[in-house]
Amino acid sequence: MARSGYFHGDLRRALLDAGLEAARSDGPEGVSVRELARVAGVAPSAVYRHFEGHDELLFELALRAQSMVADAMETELALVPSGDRRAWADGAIAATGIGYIRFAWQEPGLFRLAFRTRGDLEAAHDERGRGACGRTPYEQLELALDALVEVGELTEQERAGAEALAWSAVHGFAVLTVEGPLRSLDAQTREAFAVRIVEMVRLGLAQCAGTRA
Amino acid sequence: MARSGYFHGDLRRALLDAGLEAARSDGPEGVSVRELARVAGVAPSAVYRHFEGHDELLFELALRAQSMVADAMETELALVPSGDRRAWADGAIAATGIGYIRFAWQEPGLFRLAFRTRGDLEAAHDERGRGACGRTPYEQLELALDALVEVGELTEQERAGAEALAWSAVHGFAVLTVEGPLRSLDAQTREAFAVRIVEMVRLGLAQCAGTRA
DNA sequence: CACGCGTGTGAACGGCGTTCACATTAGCGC
DNA sequence: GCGCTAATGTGAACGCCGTTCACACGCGTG
Repeated sequence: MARSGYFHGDLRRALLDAGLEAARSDGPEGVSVRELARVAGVAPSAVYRHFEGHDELLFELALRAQSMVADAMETELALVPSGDRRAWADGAIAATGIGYIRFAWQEPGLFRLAFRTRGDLEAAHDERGRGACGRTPYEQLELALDALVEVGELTEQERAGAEALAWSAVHGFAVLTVEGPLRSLDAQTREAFAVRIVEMVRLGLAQCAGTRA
Repeated sequence: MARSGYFHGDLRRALLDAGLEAARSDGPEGVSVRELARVAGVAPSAVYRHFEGHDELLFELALRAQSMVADAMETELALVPSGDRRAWADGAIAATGIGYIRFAWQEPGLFRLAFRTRGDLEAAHDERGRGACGRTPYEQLELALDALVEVGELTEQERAGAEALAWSAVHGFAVLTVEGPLRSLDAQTREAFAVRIVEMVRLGLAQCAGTRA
């Protein structure tokens, strides 16, 4: 299956690799069918043997990027001490949030690829968005919410709202700092704000439970 | 200045109007130089007599859309009873947030145009993004923060963080419901979540002050 | 060995943003 | 009123893009 002059060998993988590399430096806008073909040393039309078109190509790349996000979250998650389950849940929410945000800072191009608006955000629920940790970014947060439900801190009915709350704050902050007006914040301030964001989420979740009691 | 066969009369305005209309139905992706020229009944090259290029055209349109957001926020803001200044501040934060989110729901195309990633989000601070109410969307929120500072609920140092907090949650929720995984939420649930978002923001702001005391 | 099917090619189509030489005309000084 | 200038619109062209299609190649199977 080696490169035999005419056949490439593993063009699909080569294209995906080139795509991630392009997105890493230039964001999703930098991913074009023709450019990837050029990098892979192949005619543009060859791309269509492996992908339906530009949209599917970007979708597939977004899945890969999302799995990287999930793994970044996993890294933070692993640092949470696993003694008390209730305390772990709080720590896990903060950790997944921080992991998400940090990934956005470290790999803005890939982050924008992963959570590119208009279609790819829903890919976050796609099976194929799982990382090496075996979970999608969303499932990483759900892990923490599961713990809260388990401990009785949250009811099943409140889960959906709690999830929306957490994602909104974290994703919003990530977006604003990566490509928004908060882009020019220095690293230290940014970190401090990020901590406050996840603390706000914790308060918000507690309040979800509070309105019930 | 009427249409005289050769000259258009007010091409710039016609192009902006066509652009807003295109964005309203198809989002910012639907705004192309050639398409707007077509609608205005003019050659594509004529557009360049009035705009530097596609980017500036979209930027200018984003400013218009943002001024509409500011006015939508103003509408909600006007409903806040102006008795106690402290209570007003709380109400104002919720109102501006809700106004922002509601605009996103009512005009998803224009919302995406206004806060399109990669460049336009910073236009939110541009003078020309002011609406009929005389303020930009950001300044609408700042109005509420001003009140909090005035009442002594927030220090000047805490303001930047407080603003980031509020925008992150509100913008994040708007994005997720307009073009994200929360898109399919029914109107009632959406409203309930929106209320919880702004309540979370209120808690977050209170906590900003709380860490100081 | 032959054949089929998966894979890559090359040329082409229409659309895009953009440029440039050129045509038209409004407004202004005389 | 006349002619000049600067502003505005034209048309053709360039190079990019995504996409399609008839065709060429060669690996694996029968």
